[in-house]
Amino acid sequence: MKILIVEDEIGISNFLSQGLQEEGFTVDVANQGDLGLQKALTEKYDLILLDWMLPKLSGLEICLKIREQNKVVPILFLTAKDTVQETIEALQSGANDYIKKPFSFEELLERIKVHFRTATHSEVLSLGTIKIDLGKRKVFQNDSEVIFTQKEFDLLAYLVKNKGTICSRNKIIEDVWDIHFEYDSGVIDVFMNAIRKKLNLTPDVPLIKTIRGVGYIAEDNHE
Amino acid sequence: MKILIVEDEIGISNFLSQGLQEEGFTVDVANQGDLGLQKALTEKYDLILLDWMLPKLSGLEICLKIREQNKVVPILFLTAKDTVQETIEALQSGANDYIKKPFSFEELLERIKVHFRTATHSEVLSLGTIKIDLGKRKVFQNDSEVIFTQKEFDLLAYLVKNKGTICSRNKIIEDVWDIHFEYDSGVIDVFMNAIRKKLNLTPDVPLIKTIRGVGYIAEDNHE
DNA sequence: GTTTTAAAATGAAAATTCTAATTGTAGAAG
DNA sequence: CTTCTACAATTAGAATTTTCATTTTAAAAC
Repeated sequence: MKILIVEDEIGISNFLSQGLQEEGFTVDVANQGDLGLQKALTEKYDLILLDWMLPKLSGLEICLKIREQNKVVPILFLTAKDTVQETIEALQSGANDYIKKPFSFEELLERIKVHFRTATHSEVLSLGTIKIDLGKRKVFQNDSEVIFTQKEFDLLAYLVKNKGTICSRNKIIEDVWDIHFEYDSGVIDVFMNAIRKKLNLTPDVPLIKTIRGVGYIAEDNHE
Repeated sequence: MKILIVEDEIGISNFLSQGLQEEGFTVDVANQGDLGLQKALTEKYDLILLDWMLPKLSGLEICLKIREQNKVVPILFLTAKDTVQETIEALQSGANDYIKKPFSFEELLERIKVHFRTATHSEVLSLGTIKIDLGKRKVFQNDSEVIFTQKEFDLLAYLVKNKGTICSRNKIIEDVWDIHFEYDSGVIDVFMNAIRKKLNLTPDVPLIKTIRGVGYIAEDNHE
């Protein structure tokens, strides 16, 4: 993961650079706006941290120029506090996010990680002949797509991510529905029914088994 | 945060104990089942890690006895690999989760943290005269409740959590809707409309302002 | 100041998700 | 082996969420 920092205050850029490197990122620093723009356009980065106040070429201008070139790299602005108008301009110019100075390193790191969680989603899981594309959120059976709704997809993906381990109703409600208190309704059953129907899973094709009194489990081959 | 480990193998319990302490938890260890049960019933823990195979009193029996006493403390089982039947019994006996041996410490820690994220949710936010109870997921205005649906609540809570900072449409779609690709539809507008209606927010009561071309912002007093 | 344009607010219909009632089934108890 | 009981499957209907078309509003261009 490669990050570009465009920041003229050496103290700050050193601090950020060091901290991010310790977290395992590859870091590149530009202490001047024009230099930063050049790097942004020629090299490939996974994220750009852009200071708002830069001597030669302002962060806003850099951001606009990058977007003109149709670059989609995520840009995160570092802006001075209380400049509401500026942050508006920043976001309008195509920035993905902004963080107010002064910020803690922890805060920044959290924001950065969120942006990466996003990108890392493209994985394809499988269950028997079924393929589940987490990035595109699509399900395929024998290479033809089966249309799933949001929640149906979430539930199926969850079971297959935990292939081979039993998923209790409690865990499912917590992890898929994000409900963190005692809760009991037929939702899970209803969606399970829908999923099995769409995938033609009869008891003879037990890719998703019911564990009576507990929950469900997804398994490739019956044991 | 206080964790009880019930595990007869000293090597494992030491390893876990030390690791968890380094993570900032208070840890108590019982090397025998009966001792573990006694501690579980007399002391107050935030989580119990229970080994399945214990010499005197098995983990299953301990779990059942704890639940008999109506204790609701989360119980996480450590079970040997491939004992499907056992994990079923465990979950049926009232365990909240289980993890297969051998497991990495990271894995265990992740699971533990999930259980705690749950409990730490009870916070009350405010925006002007509006109160938002994150734990109960309820909204109050002048001490009388205003009924919100799931998504309405999520969106309002998100804006208020970020009170004072602009939330771009992109960020909202990512963080509230969990959609991590380019997406554009009127959903946000529709929900914003619903929220403002329910809270009688007219342009004269600008607790939630529209930032044209960018998104929205929640603010206590207009500046 | 008027016109033009683009974005936001609104309303209504379509789709999804959830609730709740009914039917079916596996395991326990007799 | 039969009956009973509790849980799961299924279904239909209600509520929520989303899409889409229309109206309104704000900012930009003239």
